[in-house]
Amino acid sequence: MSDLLERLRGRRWRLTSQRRVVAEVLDGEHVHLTADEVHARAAERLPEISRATVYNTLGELVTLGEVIEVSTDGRAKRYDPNAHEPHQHLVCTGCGAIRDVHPLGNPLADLPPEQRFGFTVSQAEVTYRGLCPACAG
Amino acid sequence: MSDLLERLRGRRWRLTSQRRVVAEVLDGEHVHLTADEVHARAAERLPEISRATVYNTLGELVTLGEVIEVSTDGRAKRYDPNAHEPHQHLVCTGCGAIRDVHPLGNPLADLPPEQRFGFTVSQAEVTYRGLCPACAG
DNA sequence: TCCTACGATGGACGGAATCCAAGTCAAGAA
DNA sequence: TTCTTGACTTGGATTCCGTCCATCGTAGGA
Repeated sequence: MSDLLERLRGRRWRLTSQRRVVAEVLDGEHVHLTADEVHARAAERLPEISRATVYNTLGELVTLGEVIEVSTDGRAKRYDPNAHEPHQHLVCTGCGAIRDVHPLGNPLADLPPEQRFGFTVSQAEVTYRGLCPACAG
Repeated sequence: MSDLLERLRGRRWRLTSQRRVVAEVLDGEHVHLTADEVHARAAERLPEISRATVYNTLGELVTLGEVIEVSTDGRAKRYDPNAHEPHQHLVCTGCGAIRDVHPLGNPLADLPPEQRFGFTVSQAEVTYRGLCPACAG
């Protein structure tokens, strides 16, 4: 039993076979999958799982804080199971590959009060962009 | 004649009435419009302008570096004409409103070499998220 | 074992953006 | 000025991503 499934059980998550498979796919893959990729991998184990269920489950996992949603440009959102370690992302502008990175400092602290315009600022997301070794040629 | 149109003329941009109107809309509004909003404002002056042309023109302005594309979650992209002053964005998670902000420090410098994984990192984009005064109620 | 509220299903739907073939026109050439 | 041509525009179709909804199924408590 994975840590993720144990935590979900602790939260009284109703454990259906569909939810289990989605959680296992995320837990097993330490890459950043799109919803369709999650659906494809889930369907290998549970062929009749529907896309709506995958979307519902991913949304719940995001709400529960177990998974982070990463929006990259106009493409499909990606889901990052590494939600318990603060990190940022490095995206290849060539092929779209994503890596988790750990920059120094705390970006939230770099936004002075007079630059907050009355907003209740709760999150700072940093996206580094560049070419990966393969795309840089 | 605006600075933007002068720069475009200098780049040998073929100046059609449609492109002129789109450029003027962006140049006149210092807010972050969606493509549909740009289309609506452009259509006030040139009623028959098509959506495809607005998308084409916006894409060209982004390629030329005159406009910055801002992707916010699952919503429509917004277009930021303030491309010549480095800045970051503060987004309201309630209504999607965007403000330009100027955080301290240089986020690019916060990514140490061993965290770059061989990428040629060229850009660091910071998105602050929170509730604006109106949405915070 | 039975009940029932919660979850799953899949097809319809919606918004955002792109594609395409046909028509139009800006701007350089003569 | 007029001609010519390749670049630009058009709008409807299409794709992609995601959500909605009415109906069916089932996990898990009684």
